[in-house]
Amino acid sequence: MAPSPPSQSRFPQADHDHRRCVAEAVAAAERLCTQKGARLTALRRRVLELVWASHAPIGAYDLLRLLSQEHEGAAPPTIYRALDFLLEHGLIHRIESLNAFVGCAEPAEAHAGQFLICDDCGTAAELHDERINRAIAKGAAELGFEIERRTVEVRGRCPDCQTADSQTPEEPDAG
Amino acid sequence: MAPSPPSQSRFPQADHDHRRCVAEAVAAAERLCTQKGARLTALRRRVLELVWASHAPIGAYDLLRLLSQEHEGAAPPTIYRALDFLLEHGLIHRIESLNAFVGCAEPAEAHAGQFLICDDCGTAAELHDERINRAIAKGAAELGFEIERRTVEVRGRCPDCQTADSQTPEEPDAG
DNA sequence: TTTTCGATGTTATAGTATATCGTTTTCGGC
DNA sequence: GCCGAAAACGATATACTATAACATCGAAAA
Repeated sequence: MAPSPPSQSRFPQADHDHRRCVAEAVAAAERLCTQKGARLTALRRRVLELVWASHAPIGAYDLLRLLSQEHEGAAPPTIYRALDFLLEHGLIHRIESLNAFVGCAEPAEAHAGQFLICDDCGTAAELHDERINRAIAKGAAELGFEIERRTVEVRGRCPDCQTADSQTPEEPDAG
Repeated sequence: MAPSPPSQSRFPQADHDHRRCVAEAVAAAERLCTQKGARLTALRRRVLELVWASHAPIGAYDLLRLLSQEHEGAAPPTIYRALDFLLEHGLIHRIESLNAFVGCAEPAEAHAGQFLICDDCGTAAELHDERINRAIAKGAAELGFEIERRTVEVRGRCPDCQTADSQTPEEPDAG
């Protein structure tokens, strides 16, 4: 069992073009929804953009504040309904341990994501590591448990923040 | 790496003596706290009993309702402070995906529990499966991520409820 | 066109968690 | 035993997260 390469699941590079990565995610979502006959309305698309625009998982009420700036009358149900739609179609994930939401890195693929969440900068890297899934499947099978959904959320420090800390004592920044 | 036996981590048997299992858990907590110099006050002990008294993970406000029946003036902070103490000393776990708490089956042992949670009856089985931990450790190491805490919560159906369903269409019952 | 149904608007409320400050209790040192 | 510091607890208020319920609007099917 040689260690497989990290593949596309990783922490975002500090210098990457985030506007472009948002645009690509939204475009991918459009394609998926068209293909499935799901209605990615203007409101839902905008919420998806806002989720992606935040590098770190973002809370429903933070999204609401952002949406309210441009969408008069936005209320909690406005956001939650959009989030429900996006979750249902695998376009975002919910991070249980943060009560927050993050764009799904591979919406076309298997959707039970695993997350590495940095407690310093707040960013979350999504994995789809089959070794973890297999280990969980074995543990469950030994107890006769039938799996429906998995939640794997690992907290700690991303490579960048480990480096940063060894240079300067910094404070958290969820930019 | 032979599959390790399920050991003591499993779903509670329907016929087990639950009063006794609560008593044992509390006694173990007493011993641990004495040993560590932690103050398991009457209030904290009572909250621990209430957590254990529920087979399924139980929410803070449900605990508050129970505690209020015998403890005038109990308020949210009363419960949350007790829960914080119990969490801090590894006597209970928080189930992130349920916003609920459950007694730790092995408070003296390693602390990152893994849970199999039945969506039908609500019970949670705690695992300490090293294969899962190793798989997560590998996935994290490959991205240079430094692990601090793990959350592994698997939802599905326990053996009893699989059996029950094949006999009669039942409805959820969280006891 | 009409019907229907999904999406959204709007108001209210439920559920979860913490801030703050004052009082009481506990514990170590004298 | 008394005192001072620290921990625990009481009490009130408030923040944060999520859903219920019902009205209205608009797009797609009949």
